[in-house]
Amino acid sequence: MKKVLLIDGNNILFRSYYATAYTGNIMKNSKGFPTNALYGLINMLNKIINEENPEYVMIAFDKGKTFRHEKYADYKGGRGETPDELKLQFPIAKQLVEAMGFKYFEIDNYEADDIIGTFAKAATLNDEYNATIISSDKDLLQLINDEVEVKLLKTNDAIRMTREEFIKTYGIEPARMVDLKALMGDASDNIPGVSGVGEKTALKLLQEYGTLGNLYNNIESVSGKLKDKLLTDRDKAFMSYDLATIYKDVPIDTDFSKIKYTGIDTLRYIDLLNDLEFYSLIKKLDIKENTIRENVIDIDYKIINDMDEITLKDDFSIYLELFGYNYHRSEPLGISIYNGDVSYYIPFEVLKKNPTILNSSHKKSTYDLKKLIYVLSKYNLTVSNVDFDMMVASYILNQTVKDDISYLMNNNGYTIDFYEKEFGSAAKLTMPDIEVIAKNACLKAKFIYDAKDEFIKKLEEEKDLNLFEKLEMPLVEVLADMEITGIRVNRDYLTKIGEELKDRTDSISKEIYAMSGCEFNISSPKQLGDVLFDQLKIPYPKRMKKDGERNKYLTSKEILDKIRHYHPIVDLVEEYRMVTKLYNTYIAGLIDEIEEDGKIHTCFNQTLTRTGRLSSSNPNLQNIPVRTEEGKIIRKAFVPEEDSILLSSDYSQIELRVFAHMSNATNMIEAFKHGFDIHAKTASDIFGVPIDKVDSNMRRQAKAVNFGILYGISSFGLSEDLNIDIVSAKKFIDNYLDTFPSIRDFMDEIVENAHRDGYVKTIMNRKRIIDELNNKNYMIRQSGERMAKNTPIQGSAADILKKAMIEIYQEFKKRKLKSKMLIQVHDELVFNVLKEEEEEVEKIVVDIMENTYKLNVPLVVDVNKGNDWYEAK
DNA sequence: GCAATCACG
DNA sequence: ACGTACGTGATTGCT
Repeated sequence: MKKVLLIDGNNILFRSYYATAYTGNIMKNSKGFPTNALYGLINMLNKIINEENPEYVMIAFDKGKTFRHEKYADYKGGRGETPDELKLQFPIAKQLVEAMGFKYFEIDNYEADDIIGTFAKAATLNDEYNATIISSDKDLLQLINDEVEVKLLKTNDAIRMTREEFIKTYGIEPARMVDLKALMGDASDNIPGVSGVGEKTALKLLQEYGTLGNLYNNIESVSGKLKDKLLTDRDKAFMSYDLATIYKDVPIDTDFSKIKYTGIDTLRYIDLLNDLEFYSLIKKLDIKENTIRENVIDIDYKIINDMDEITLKDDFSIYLELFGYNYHRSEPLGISIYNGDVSYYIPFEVLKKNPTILNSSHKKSTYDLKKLIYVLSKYNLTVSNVDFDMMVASYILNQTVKDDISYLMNNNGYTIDFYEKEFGSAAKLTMPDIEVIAKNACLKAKFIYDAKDEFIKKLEEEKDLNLFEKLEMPLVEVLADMEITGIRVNRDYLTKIGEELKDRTDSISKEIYAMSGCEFNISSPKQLGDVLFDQLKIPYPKRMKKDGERNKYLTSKEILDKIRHYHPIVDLVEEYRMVTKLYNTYIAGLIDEIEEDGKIHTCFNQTLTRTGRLSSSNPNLQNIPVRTEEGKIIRKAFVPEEDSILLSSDYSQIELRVFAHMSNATNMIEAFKHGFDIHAKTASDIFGVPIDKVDSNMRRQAKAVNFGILYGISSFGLSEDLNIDIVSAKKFIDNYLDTFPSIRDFMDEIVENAHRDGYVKTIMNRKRIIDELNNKNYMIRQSGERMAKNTPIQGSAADILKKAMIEIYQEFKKRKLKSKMLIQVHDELVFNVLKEEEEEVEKIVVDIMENTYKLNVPLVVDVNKGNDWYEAK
């Protein structure tokens, strides 16, 4: 017996679309083409193939208005128009299923159901074949018989409906499904049925009379009102019967040999996936070796064994290939270069013997210059005259930048394996053949070289060339230097603190187990929630999460704080959380990252955040504890070099100052100019009291509003923060905005411009495109407006600190100072300062930070110094 | 691989 | 009626 799959293509596309579309945030590729339904379709088809392993597959789609509409104008009348974002995906879906090796059918004036019905009938009549229908549409159940089953798709799984199963569930033959609908109707297709008859009554009638026809033939034996109802709607019932009947004689060739599943057409499939930008799916494919494509960008390259083989006359691009994902720890394999004419792959061993090319006078371009500088530095090598980093350029042009250049290439006309495909996942790296490495590396160099001009042109068009050349490019070298320098860490101190924390963890755990009467994993929010709220019966202070969610209870600090007075266990849990957090993240985590030189070398990510800030990882040195004393002691582990101290310089209120400047808020500007306590001054203004009558509570509230303003305040957010009701919070905000009308105007204008332009920008013309502003979902649009309000502030502050960093770095260099910039934490810089340079460095740092960018308020910098980061804070 | 939690500005 | 302040990264538990 051969199995035929009959797949309801329409149904799967609709389901996939609505499965994610309700958020209003529909998945699209970078060209704005919606792709969510297609992604669901592919996953569903792959799943079906895995589960069913079919030999014959047919996929059916609707086409045109059906004959049912002619009979009954209101057929499917209750349904809204298919959204454009779904309609667009249908043609691609058909290309996709073909590329995946399936035959599909669409016949004018017939629905997918009818095509499936026709094939199901053919399978019924043919002894050699059995059919399995795949859909979530229960209408198709009427096609079930001994040769035809339906795999009924549910949200997470599927039910296999055979004839036996159907009868067990409904108590009637599958074919009587039609009679059932004739009586009860179907709201979703706007089939009327008999009014007043629902599923229960209809099933009872059919169990008694068998069919619709037989029921009406014996209508006299039905009693009472039901009989009247049936008689009144007799015509409707029979029309409904017609509408609900799936047509089984669509003029179509049902020769099963013609729907044999042929397997995937790899090249065509990959092309489609590339257009859709479904890279994760491409990565999963097993690409056969002999899939040769036409029109691929190819390259002639040469693997170099001796640097004397190279003579370069022109500017060139350079790409460094590593073996591994973390450039701080991975081995270099070699570099590729391309100059518009020839391309070379130079194994790193060869380069090391004669690296002069790296410091030639030629202008060079690359992708991820910081990586290049860092890796070379490990071999005491340098590179100079690099004026173009494509990774930085694409970041400024609002691309989502990946470490792997292949993503960018595949979006720009190239076809190249992703790093993960070429070298394997981080878990199991494999070394490809040198020819493969060389060729791909040379293609990467070619791409950088060839696309450079276009990137520069785009930067010019966006008026971002200055941001690129004067800010982000010079910053690369600064950050590279900070990463290379690293910060000294006292490992013994961390180990000592770690042991204390471990002991505390053990004793806290014991106490918690004793109190709760059972041993459980305190780190599991699920288990903790059960213990606190079910076992110990502590009342849950918030609305419960909906059923079906993974966790019934939230156990965040916010919740725990509200219930601490119910049971002493709560304080212990909070202490447990704090202690394990400190140990896991800041003791064990940091010790793991100490390199052989006794230092931590974090990675500063320059092309990641949407606002222009940096981020730090492996480890993150931008979130070392400071707010609590118990956490802050971690900072004692960060220490200076010999004969040095640590110096920390941080901007006072930089974001509020930037905000005062941009919004031209007079009161705020004056307050900053006079050096007032800004939150106290704000309190004085909004409460209408003299500044010396502002108490700590008024100041606290004013501070919360000031911060709220930076984030795109909402009354709910403020009420949560201040623990007041939403109405008071709203009054608060209104009063604030009435007191400072220019702030309201400024906020309104930002949002208005953002809606008009689709982006917002910082003082240095860094742009952030905010797609959320066009979203159909109100919440997402609101969130877009908050981004619009916050990004110019956060981003401008980031611009200013970046500019200061560059100038400080260059000034140190100019004066041949040995002191070094080590860390940046958004508004703070940390330096290792030689004792004999202390005075000079402090002056340079403060002077540059305060004066690098002229706002209409002063920028103020505070300096702290000490023998570790704890003292210098 | 994602959700929950918590560390920072 | 909805569900809610901006930007990050690391760890753990669980599917």
